[in-house]
Amino acid sequence: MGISGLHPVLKPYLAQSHARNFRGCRVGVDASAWLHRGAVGAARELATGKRPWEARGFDAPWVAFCLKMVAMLQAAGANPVLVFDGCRLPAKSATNAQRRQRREEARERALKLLREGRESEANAAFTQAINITPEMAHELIVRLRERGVDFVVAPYEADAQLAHLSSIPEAEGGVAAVVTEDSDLVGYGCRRVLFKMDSGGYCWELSLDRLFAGPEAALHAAASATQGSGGSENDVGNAGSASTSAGGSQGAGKGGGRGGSGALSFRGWTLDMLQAACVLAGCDFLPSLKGVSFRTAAGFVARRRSLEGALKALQGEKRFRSAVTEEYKREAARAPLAFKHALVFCHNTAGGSVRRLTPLPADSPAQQQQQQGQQPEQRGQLQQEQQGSTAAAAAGQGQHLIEADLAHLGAELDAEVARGIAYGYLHPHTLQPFAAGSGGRDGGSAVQHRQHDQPQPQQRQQQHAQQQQHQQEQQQHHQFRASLAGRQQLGSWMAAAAHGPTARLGPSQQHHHHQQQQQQGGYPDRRCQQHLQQQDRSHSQRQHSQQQLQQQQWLQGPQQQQLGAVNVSDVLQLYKPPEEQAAQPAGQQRAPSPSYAAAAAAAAPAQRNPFARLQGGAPSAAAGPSRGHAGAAVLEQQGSMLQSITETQASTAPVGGQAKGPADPQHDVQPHQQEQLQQQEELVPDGPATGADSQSACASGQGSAAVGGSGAGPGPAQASLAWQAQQQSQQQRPQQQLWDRDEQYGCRSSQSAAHAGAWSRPPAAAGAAGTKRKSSGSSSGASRKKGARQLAPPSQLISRFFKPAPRPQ
DNA sequence: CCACCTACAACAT
DNA sequence: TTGTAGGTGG
Ligand SMILES: [Mn+2]
Repeated sequence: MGISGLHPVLKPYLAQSHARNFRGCRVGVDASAWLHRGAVGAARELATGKRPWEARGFDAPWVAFCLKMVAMLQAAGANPVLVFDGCRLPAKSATNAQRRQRREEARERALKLLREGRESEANAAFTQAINITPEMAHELIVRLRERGVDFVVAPYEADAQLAHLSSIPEAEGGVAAVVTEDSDLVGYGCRRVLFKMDSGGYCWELSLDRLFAGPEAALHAAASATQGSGGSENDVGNAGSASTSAGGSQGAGKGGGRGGSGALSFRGWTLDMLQAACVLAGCDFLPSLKGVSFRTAAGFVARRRSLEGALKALQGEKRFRSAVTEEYKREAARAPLAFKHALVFCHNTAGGSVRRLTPLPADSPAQQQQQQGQQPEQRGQLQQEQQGSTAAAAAGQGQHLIEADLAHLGAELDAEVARGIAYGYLHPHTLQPFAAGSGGRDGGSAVQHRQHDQPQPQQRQQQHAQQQQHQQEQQQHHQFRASLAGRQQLGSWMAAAAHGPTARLGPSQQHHHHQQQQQQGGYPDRRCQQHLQQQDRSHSQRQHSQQQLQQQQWLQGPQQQQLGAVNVSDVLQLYKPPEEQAAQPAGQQRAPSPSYAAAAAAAAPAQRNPFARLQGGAPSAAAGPSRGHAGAAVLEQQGSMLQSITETQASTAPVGGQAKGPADPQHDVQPHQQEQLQQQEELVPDGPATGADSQSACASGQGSAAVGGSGAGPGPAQASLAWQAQQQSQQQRPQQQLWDRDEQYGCRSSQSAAHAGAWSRPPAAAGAAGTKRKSSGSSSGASRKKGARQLAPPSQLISRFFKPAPRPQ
C-alpha cells in the first residue's frame, strides 16, 4: 500500500534521472515490483498452473524480465543488488489477508470469464490474481547466482532491508540508491530513491537530503544542473544547503509550510517527523483516521514537530476529536517502531545476522534482553537520532519499550536461519530448503492455487471469505513460528554441539530452555502451543485439503528425530561461498540429502542447496568464477577490515558521510514540472515529444537509442551496445508469446546464455573506463576476472560476505 | 482544496 | 509488490 497520499506531495521534489547516473555504483532493487511486472505476461499460466516456456528451455517470463532489467542496469554501468521479500510480517497480516482475498476473487472471476470466452476481460482478471511466491523469486535467484549478480532475501520486508543497505557505505556492501515503486522507502529513511524505472533506465529520483533542504533548494539545484557537476564526488550531500533564503513561509494556516512553487516544505524536518506524518497518513502498519492523508498529517506534524504533538493538535480539531481515541494514540505511538526498528539482515556482523534497522534504545528492557552477548554498533547520525527518538517517545509516555511492542515486527531469526534465508537457500515461509535442482521448475511450485476449495453457497462464501483469509493468515503465522522454533532449536543445538555452551540461545522470544521446548514438541511457548491446538480443533471441524494435511504434518514436525541424524560439521560446512555450491549443472551430481531437510528431500532429492547437500561439487566453468576457500578467506578479511575502518570513521562522520553515494548526477535535480522537462536535452537527447509530464514522455520513442545516445561518453556507449542489440533484435521479431519465440528477450535460453555470453557486456569494464564516482567496490569487481565468463560480477556480493558460522575459538 | 472510492494497470505486441 | 485516473462530496 505504501503511504497514502505521499507520492503527489513528493512530486515537486522528483528529478528526472537515469540508471546511467549511477555508473560504478551499487544500486538496490526492490525485486518484488519487477517480479510482478514480469509476471503480468504470464498471469494466465500462473493461475492455471501451466509452464509452456519450459518446453522450449526458457526461463519463466518473470525471471526473464528481471534479468533483462538487470542487464539494462549493468549496461548503464550500475551494479544491481536485488532485494527480495522474506518472512511474513505479523504487522501486515491484515493487509495480507485482504490482498489474498482480492486475488482469489480475481482468479475465480477470471476462470469464469474464460469459460464464457471473454478473453481480454479474463486476462485482466488474471493479472489481478497474480501472487509472487518465494518459489518464483527463487527461480530468479538461481539465475542471479549463476551470473554473479548480487542479491539478498530480507528476513522480513524488503523495504527495510533496502533502507538498511541505503544506510551503509557501498564499500561495506551498501547501495547508493534504491529502485522501487514503493513510497514506504521514504518512510524508512532511504537516502536516495529511484521511482518508476522503466526498461530504458529512466526514472525519477528523490533525495531525502534535498527534501529536508526545502523546495527552493530543489529548484535552485535544478536551475544550476545544466552546468553539469563533472568529476567532483562529494557535492551531493550539501547540494541543497547552499541556497536557502527566500520563500519558505512556515506554517501557513494549518497546512505545513508552503514553499515557493506551491510545494509542501520539509525544510528543517527530521526523519522522525517524516515518519510521524507517514504513520498519521496511513501506512501498512496502521490505517489512518478518516479524512487524514499525508497532506493534512504533514500539516499537523509541521506545527508541533512531533508525533505526540500532532496527535494533541488533531484532538484539538473539531472534526478529528472523536476519532482520536486512546487506542489510536497507543497504536500510533507504536507504529513508528516498525519503521525504525524493523528487522534486517546485516551481512557483516557476526558472519551475517539479523539486526534492527536502528538499534533499540539502550535503556529498554527489550534491548537489554536482546543485547546480551552483542556489542553496540557505531552508526550514522540519522540512525542515532532515530534511536534517541524512540527512547524519548517511550519516556514521554512514561512507558518502556517492551517486547510486546516489537512482536509485530517479527521474531528475531537465529543467525543460521537468517543466513539460509538471506542467501536464498531456505524458503522464508516454510523454512524448508528449496529444491534447488529444479530451480523452481518442478511445475507445481509456482502455481497459484487456492488453498482450499470447499464448495459453498455463494452468499455464504462472500460472507465468510474475509474471515477465512484472516484465519488462514493466522494459521500461517503459527506454522511459521512453530517451524522457526524447530529450526532455531536446531541452530542452537548445532552451535552447542560444536562449540560448547557458549552458543547464543536464539531470539529474545525464546526465554526458554531447550528441554522445555523439546518436551513441548518444539513450540516456542505454551501460548503458541495452545493456539496451535485451537487451530487443530477448528480445523477438524472443516474438511482438510491434502495440502492442509501436509502442513499439519510438518507443523508438528519431525524435527526431534531429525536432530540426532544431523552431522554438525556437515551443516557448518554448508556455509561456504555460494559459488562453490552453485557450480554443478542441474541433475549432474546428485548428492544425498541430509535428514536435516527430510520433507524437502522426499520431494526433491537433487540439491545444490547447501542446506540439503553433503558433499562439495566440482566447480564448472559455466557457473562462473568459483572462488576457493582461500579466496573466501581473503574476502572475509577485506570485509572485516573495511568494517573496522568505517566503524571508526562513522563516529566522526556527519550524515553526509553516508551520502557518499553517487557523485552528483549531471542532472541531479529536476523538479517534476513541464518547463523543467524542456531543459533536459542532455539527459534525453530526443526530448519529450509532447512535453507531457508523464513517464512515457521521457521514455518515448527510441528509449534504447537514448541509452547509448549522444550524451554518453565512450565507456557507457560501448557498454550499451549489447543492450541496444538486444532491443533491436527483439523489436524485429513480432511473435506471439515470449516463450514461443526463438529467443527470449534477444537472448538464448538462459542455460546456454552463460556460455554464449549473449547478455550484456561487462558493465564493470565501462565503469572502470570512466568512473567518476569512487565506489571502491567496483574496482575489485572489475579487476577480478577475465576469460572464464563475460558477465561482469558486481562489486561486492553480499552473498560473498557469506562466512562460516562464527566460532568462538 | 483535500480525501475517498472504484476501477484499472503493470508485459510486450 | 504496488501506483494511478476520474468522479464525488465535504
Ligand atoms: Mn512497502
